[in-house]
Amino acid sequence: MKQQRNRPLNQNKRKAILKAAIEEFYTKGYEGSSMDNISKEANVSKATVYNHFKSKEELFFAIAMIIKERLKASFAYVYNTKPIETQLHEIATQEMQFLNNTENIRLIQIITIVMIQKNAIGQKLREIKKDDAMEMTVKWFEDAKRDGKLQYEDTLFVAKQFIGMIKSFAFHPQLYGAALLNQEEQKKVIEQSVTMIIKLYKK
Amino acid sequence: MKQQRNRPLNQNKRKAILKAAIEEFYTKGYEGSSMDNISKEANVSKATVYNHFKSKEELFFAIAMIIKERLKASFAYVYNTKPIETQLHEIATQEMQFLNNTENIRLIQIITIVMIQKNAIGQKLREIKKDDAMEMTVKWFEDAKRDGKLQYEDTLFVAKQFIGMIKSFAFHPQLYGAALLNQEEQKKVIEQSVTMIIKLYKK
Amino acid sequence: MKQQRNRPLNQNKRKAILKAAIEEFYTKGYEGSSMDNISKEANVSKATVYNHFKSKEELFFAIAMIIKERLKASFAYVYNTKPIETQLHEIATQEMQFLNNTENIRLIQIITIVMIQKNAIGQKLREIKKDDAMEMTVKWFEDAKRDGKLQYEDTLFVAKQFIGMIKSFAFHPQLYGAALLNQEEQKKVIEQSVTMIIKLYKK
Amino acid sequence: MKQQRNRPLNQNKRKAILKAAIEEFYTKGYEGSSMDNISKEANVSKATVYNHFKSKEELFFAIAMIIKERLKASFAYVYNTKPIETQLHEIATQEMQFLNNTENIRLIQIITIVMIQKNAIGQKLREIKKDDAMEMTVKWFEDAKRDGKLQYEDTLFVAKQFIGMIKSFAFHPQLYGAALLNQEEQKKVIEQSVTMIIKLYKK
DNA sequence: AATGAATGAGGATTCATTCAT
DNA sequence: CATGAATGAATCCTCATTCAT
Repeated sequence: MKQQRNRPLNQNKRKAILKAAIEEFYTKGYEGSSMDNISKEANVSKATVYNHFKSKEELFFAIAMIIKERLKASFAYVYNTKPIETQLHEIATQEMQFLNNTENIRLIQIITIVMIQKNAIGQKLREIKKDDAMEMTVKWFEDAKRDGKLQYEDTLFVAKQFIGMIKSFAFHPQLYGAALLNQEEQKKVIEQSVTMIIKLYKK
Repeated sequence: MKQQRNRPLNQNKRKAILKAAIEEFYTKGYEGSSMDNISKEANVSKATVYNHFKSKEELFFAIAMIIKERLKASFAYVYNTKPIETQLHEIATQEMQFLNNTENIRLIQIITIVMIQKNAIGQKLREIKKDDAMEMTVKWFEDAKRDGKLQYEDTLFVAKQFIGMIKSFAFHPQLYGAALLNQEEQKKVIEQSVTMIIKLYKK
Repeated sequence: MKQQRNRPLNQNKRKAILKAAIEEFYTKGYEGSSMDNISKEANVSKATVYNHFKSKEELFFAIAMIIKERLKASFAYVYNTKPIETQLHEIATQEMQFLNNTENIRLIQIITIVMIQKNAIGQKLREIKKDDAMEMTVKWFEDAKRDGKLQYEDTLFVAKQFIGMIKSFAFHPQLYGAALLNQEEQKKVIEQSVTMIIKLYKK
Repeated sequence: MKQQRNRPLNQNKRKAILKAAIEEFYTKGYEGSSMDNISKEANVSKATVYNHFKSKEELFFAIAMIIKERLKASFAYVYNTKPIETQLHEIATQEMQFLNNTENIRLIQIITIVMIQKNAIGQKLREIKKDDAMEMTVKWFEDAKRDGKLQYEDTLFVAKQFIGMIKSFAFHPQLYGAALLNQEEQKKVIEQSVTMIIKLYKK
């Protein structure tokens, strides 16, 4: 009588579990979270949680995968024929949009805590997340150099410098709990990042 | 055979406990660590740990205080009469020296994990560590501006840009497990950081 | 071999836990008892005990409630038309029956130990057990007075005197470990208690 | 330098320890009390406590002995030539004075908690306190009977009835936390107790 | 006689996971 | 597919007692 006995519950429950797990992991971290709380919060029996995710670790990795995909998408930008300033601006804006989203930050905080850890699960997570993220951006800077629009020896360094500046303002402080940037602040960071690259490396 | 039975052990034991705790927190994070393991690792009885630190939290904060002091010192630099490039170089070098130390990084990883967390202890830690760190650097940039050597509207922004660049290469990747920079890499990051400020803001 | 693995065990386990807890609390008092021993004695895992009673305190209060109900019942007697001696005799007998029961005495010993204590749990228990017990008896003496059969100013005093005499012989010594009264002794106490009231207060 | 190195501290410390122990046992019971707290409360080192009392149990028994002596004294009354009512009144008054003392009640509460317990220490305590207390009173009632002033078969029963009535009002409720009786209440209980004996058993 | 650091054993409680229904 | 009772292991912490000074 407790609960309907049909099939289609499945996906709702799964979502409820993920939602509850994100909330729990966010507030308490991986180790501090309990499957008991998660199942209670999701209004689902503990066994149901285990039916969907065969362990706490797997539940955690399911969440890690979500953010991995979003992260990757946030860096996708293909070199094109627009003016170099415009392109840099678009790259920065795209990245900024990703970072200026509470849930994204929250998910990253969750996995960061575990990634920093030096135990088995942290190791596993670090391997999975091996920065394919930056790859796209590096590729863009290579293309820009090859195209004769920007000039530098160490492409990777410059790519990191560009992304690093954005993150310095829009990600790292937020990781430690700072507020998201407002429109104006975002705009300034984007513009200054572009300016920096242009002034330092434009041919 | 366990241990001598005389009185003056006190400080040795305390050190052993701190050492073991750092190791344990480093590998497993705060929540994942156990006082049991720490005491075993320190070759000390559990109760002795509690004699020195009256709770797990207090033991953790003892470690946090150590790094807080080191951090603060790393940013201490007073504006002076040397050429502006030289001063920037010295600031960057000082910061780099702090970051290029395994134990420092390790301690920062330990507290970062907790700081990101949204629970009571994370909150407490965030309050304690309120960035007095950057203050010194901001002060320097203010002085440089007042001295007419550098030019910008938003001093805080520029200070963050400078420190942010160093951290982008020498701290944030390391937080996630990247290797420390070698001599050459350090040198490059320092120089490029200085160059960036000079090219963008020198009068 | 531990125990069947089916579902409907629930009530059996609960009973086993309560039984074991009564035994443990009886021999060692609340503070001296351990959930470990209780679970072992009940042939149940420690966590199972916690599934049924969410803390040691709650387990204790579950037992306290049992005796509270029995106590209340033991004092229930409504004034009626029988001769006053008969009614007093019946009240005394009912009370005596309650007190002449090993398990009742044992349960009362358990809660007495805690009730005497001046800590939080003792306080809580004292509040819960606020003597509604005597109320019924006081009511009876009021009715007897109103009916013109007995005569006194201070009804509460007389009620306490009556019950007090029974307890003096059949409860307080037993609290400190004395043997239960035998049939003859019980009879004597009942009769003398009735006689006392009759001789002192009958109109 | 901590503390003087002379002898005469001894007795002060012993008293301080006993005082602290009474307070601790009173609020938390025997099991709930800790030698640590006692030594802290007494402003004395733990080892000093052990120098005076070789175990927690012995410290407890030292307190039990104090009350045992007081109890015994409270029942000391020798049959004499005063009118029987006067003597009963004096016995009751003497007992009442003993019971109407906060510290006495407190000490009795402390040992009662342990006496009720069915473990080794409770057993030991019960043996020690074997009611020599009542003996004096029984003796008095025997003398009164032999003297032809009072009449009954079962002397012990009557003695218990008399003392029981006093305790019903002035001791048992207080054991469970009720307030001490005020002057008027005490007087009433004494008088009614005497009256009861006189009306029931005076020749 | 007095100290307090040190200890081993044990305290209440929570956890991830399993299993019979 | 869903349940929640049951578990053994582990967690943080406290205790009575000892011992070298």
